[in-house]
Amino acid sequence: MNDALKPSPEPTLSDVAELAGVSRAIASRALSAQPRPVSADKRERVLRAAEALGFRPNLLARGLSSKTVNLVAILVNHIHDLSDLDLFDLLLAEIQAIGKQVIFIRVGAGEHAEAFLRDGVAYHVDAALVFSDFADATTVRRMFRNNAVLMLNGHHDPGAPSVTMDEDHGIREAVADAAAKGVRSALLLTGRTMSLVEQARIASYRAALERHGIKLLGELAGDYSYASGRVLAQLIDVDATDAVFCTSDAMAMGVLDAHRQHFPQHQPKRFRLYGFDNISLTQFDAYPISSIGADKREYVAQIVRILNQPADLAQNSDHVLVATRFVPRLTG
Amino acid sequence: MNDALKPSPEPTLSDVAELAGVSRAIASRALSAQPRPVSADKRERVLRAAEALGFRPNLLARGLSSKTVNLVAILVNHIHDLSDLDLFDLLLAEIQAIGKQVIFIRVGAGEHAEAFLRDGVAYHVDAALVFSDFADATTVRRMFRNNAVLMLNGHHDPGAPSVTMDEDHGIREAVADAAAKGVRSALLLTGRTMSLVEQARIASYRAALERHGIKLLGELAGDYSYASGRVLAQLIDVDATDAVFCTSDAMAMGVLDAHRQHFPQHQPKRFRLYGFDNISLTQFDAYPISSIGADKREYVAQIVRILNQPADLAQNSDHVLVATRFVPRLTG
DNA sequence: CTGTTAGCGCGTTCAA
DNA sequence: TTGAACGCGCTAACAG
Repeated sequence: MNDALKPSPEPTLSDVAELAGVSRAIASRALSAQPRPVSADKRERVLRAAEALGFRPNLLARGLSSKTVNLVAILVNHIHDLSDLDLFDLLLAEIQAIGKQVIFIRVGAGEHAEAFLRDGVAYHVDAALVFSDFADATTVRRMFRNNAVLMLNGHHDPGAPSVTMDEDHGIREAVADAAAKGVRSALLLTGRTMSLVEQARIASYRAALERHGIKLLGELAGDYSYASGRVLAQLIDVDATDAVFCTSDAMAMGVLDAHRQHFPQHQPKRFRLYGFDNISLTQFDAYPISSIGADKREYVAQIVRILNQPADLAQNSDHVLVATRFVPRLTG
Repeated sequence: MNDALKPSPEPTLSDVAELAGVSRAIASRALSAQPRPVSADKRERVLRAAEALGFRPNLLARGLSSKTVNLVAILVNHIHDLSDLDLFDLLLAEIQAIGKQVIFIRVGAGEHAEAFLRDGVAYHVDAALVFSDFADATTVRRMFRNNAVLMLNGHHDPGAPSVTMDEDHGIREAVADAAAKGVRSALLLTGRTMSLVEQARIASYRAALERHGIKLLGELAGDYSYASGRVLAQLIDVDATDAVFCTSDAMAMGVLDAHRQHFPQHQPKRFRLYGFDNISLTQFDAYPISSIGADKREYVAQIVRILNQPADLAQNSDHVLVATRFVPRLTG
């Protein structure tokens, strides 16, 4: 193709300025969101020229000088948990609502995050939302710019703000409810026990059960998945167990399917079953599982609030807690 | 804070070059992924200096001159469909595997995508994967750089390549299976009928049913959701209907829950039920729904293959089809 | 193989 | 209010 025939596909600020008959600086100011000194006349000409050319500012270039790109990274282990569906759609919408865009980074289960970020744009985003628990806050902050990390994985760190679900609150409610209904013995099905979040969850269950004099028959380690709940369900002694607490709804779904015969619709159930996360699936008829969860809207609102603060995130080392509640359904 | 005390937080290529005692160009080449002429000696010094400084290239700056940012945008309406969970985790992993990162853009249901992209980085990504069906290919290509659009929403356009599920194939298999089992009459539960994909799906069902002499009792318009399946299920005349085809698994789940009594475990069912998408949930005991779906790995592989071609996407106006298959389960 | 130079597109001084 | 000039961090083109 002849170079002379190839139109510059992306009009730049210079093109706009030229068409408007002003200097680039004037064009820049006229197009700026902030109020800048430009005569009304020229501003009008610039805006029309930009419109005519279909000009769209290159925000990568803008970021180079302004040091802010309106880009946020979200670090996750993966996105195949059912609970992710409820969260990320909302989170995405809200972040976009404040004029930022989202780079999604999937770190993977065992691998090191650094490998994925190697030569990655993500190093220079405005902020990183860390859901992945692959590393402690110090490591994460070294990977990103120091002041740009928001920890959402249950890790605390004096250097970075965090928003954490106060899971203990909901767990206490659930266990109290069970105790009130006569539960005297319980089994706990757990997820990946390396996770700090999971460890805290387990500790909460232990404490709450002890507080109510409920005997903890054992702790079975799963991986949050339906399949693991299904497998571990075989180990439940239905006659001796008053309640089964699972640290994910998916595991509870597996348990429920393995013991359908013990959950008749209109009779007392053989044992009580509790999930965790309150995913929207538990509203389906087939899985009416009592659960524990936070108000996702409030959780996301807290994240966005911190994100929206113009000051460096580091200035704000809030450790925000979002309350969780017990949500009773048929199985509980 | 005293500016003099504030250490430059991000070491630049200049810092690396200075420490290594070479020019910036040398440092740039030594750090480049592609093989560039640099003496082994200096390359070593540069790498060590970069390591010592914790240097990470600013890819926004790199993109400014190299015209490629290794950034891909994914445009979706939203991500709360169950089928999204299976797809996007895999897609994300594979795109990252070829060294690109992903900007996720949620367009929303009715709103205009342009509003979300206004002043967004996404205009300047290397490629846009369009799952959202908010607009035709021409509009999308005008929004992004002309040659950088991959249509995945069922829209075809001579100017942009596409990867589309050959849904007709799986639908023919499913209907043939139903016919072989004696189905003579059927009902169709549809999703958002404005969608091109959905229109094609409906046309396939009509054709296949007619081909086998199965009477189409009616088409009921839902919105892909469990709730809509639940509601529409009330309209099913169980005595007159041999089979219910749904254009999403979630709707089929709703139908199943509404008619549990007609699906006994070990007896002939009152009517046959078919979903669509073959989401992983249909592997759960409670929703053993026969479905239609493509091999997600192949689908994603095709997308990544096109993405990975160094030439402009426009050079490639392939319209790739990925086959779907009928997946029989209990209800079908 | 090396270093210098000139941009990439934009914001922001600083004089005028 | 304006515009020339500089810098953001990096790569590419061009001499050496």
